[in-house]
Amino acid sequence: MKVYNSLTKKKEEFTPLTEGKVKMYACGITVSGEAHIGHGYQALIYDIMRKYLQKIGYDVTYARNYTDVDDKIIAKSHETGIPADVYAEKMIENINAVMKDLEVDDPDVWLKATQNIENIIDFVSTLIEKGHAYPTKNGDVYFDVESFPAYGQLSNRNIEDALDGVRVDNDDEKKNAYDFALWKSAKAGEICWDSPWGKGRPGWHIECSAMNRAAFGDQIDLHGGGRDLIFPHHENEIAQTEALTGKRFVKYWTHNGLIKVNGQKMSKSLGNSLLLTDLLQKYSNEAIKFALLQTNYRNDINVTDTLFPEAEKHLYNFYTVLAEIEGAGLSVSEKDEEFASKIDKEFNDCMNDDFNTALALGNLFAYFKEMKKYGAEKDGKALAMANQLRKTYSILGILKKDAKAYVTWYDATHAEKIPDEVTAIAEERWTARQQKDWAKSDELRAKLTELGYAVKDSKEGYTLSKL
RNA sequence: GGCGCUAUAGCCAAGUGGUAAGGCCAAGGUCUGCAAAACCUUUAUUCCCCGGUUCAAAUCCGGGUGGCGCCUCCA
Repeated sequence: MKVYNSLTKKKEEFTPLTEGKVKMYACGITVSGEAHIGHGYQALIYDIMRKYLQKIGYDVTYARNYTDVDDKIIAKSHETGIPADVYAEKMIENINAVMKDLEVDDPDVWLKATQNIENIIDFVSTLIEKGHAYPTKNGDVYFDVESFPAYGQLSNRNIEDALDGVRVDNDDEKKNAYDFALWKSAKAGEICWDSPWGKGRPGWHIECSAMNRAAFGDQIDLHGGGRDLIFPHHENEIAQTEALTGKRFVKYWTHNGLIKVNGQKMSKSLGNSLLLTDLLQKYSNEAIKFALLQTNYRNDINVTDTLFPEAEKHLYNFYTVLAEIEGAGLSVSEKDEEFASKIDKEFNDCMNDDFNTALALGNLFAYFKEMKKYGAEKDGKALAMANQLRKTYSILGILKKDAKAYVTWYDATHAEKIPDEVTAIAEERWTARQQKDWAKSDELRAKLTELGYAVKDSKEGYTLSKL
């Protein structure tokens, strides 16, 4: 099993710190708004990593956090008049529900910043004791970047570079511009907790360090998050934890690519997010997942108009085949099962190379072609393959639906509402066809085309669809 | 300006030394009165450009160019 490590910028053989056990953590969502497709993508990727590692025999503990207190949440609270903690809790429920609709599973451990205040305060206190952090008169606490010479190892920045782009905020008491807040003093009316430095709340970066430590101890195997978190978030996590423990914090750093819309990243500041709730109204959850997994998790995905509809169409074709084969009353022999097990082996070959879901999905087309052929021959291999495909690919969150139900759903949602006028012409044309009046038939078809409808004939009748 | 990622057919995309998966689109064929669907077949002598290493490079190295991301909040 090879995993690309963002820290070394190489694919490395995956060997966990403790044999057979994997501790993994993925940075979750700051709950200041609804979940967008990028959040869904990230949750999906790490859910798949977890499931695959389990599949190949690891005892995996997967933790994920919700950042439920930050500037944006406080701003929303002021905007809406809803207390910050209530607002955050509502958003969490909201997001959990959407993820459930997407059918991405929960981690083993959910962590929340507000439930780890004690851990965070302890962490910060120890950093101060060890000379890696300092409080200011205002009641803020900053990490002293200069005290941690390894700073910049993940993002390949050195302190001078870091300084280069840093925004200068003169009104605080930071020793250096690139020092970052571990604890922020509360302004009047803001949600806050008591601390040795006065009332305040944790900075963003420290929660992940503190919660990780609380959940797993000093070291973990795999840490994930969006690529946009490399700097400063993950860089700061490393600084905090390693300054405290003196040990290598994370063995494998992984970062998923970002979802772009019209070539641009979705971001809070641009307000161009594709919300999961909206997408799930238009597409099946499997179509969304299929579309996202067609690209390696490390690459960005540019969402185009055809991305999801194409994926939906693929699934429709797949489920149509599955429905036929599963309804054909075939029996599966041991030999058939043995034959179909190649699917699972080939899947593992793909996934063992840094979770190559794109390749695994690509294989699907050949399998379905083969299955169709066996299905036509009433060969038990067809059903064996169907069973194996469902089992194997459930890790990617696809092929989990009842085939007939999906096909029915697809047909229903893609059925056009045909105006009576159009139906009348089509009926007239059908009569002409019965009488083999091809000239009239073609004439009427031209008329239908003009009205924007395509007609397809079969022996039993015709179907109309919008052009 | 610094750092990182990336560049593969009309489009999406896999592929880290052995001679270009897969999908969409398109074309041809079978079928059909003709179409559509379905099925079969075809579609990159070539992987942004220029050098280099090698028996061999899309893949490694050096240098360019373009796109994107991060250096504010961000998955």
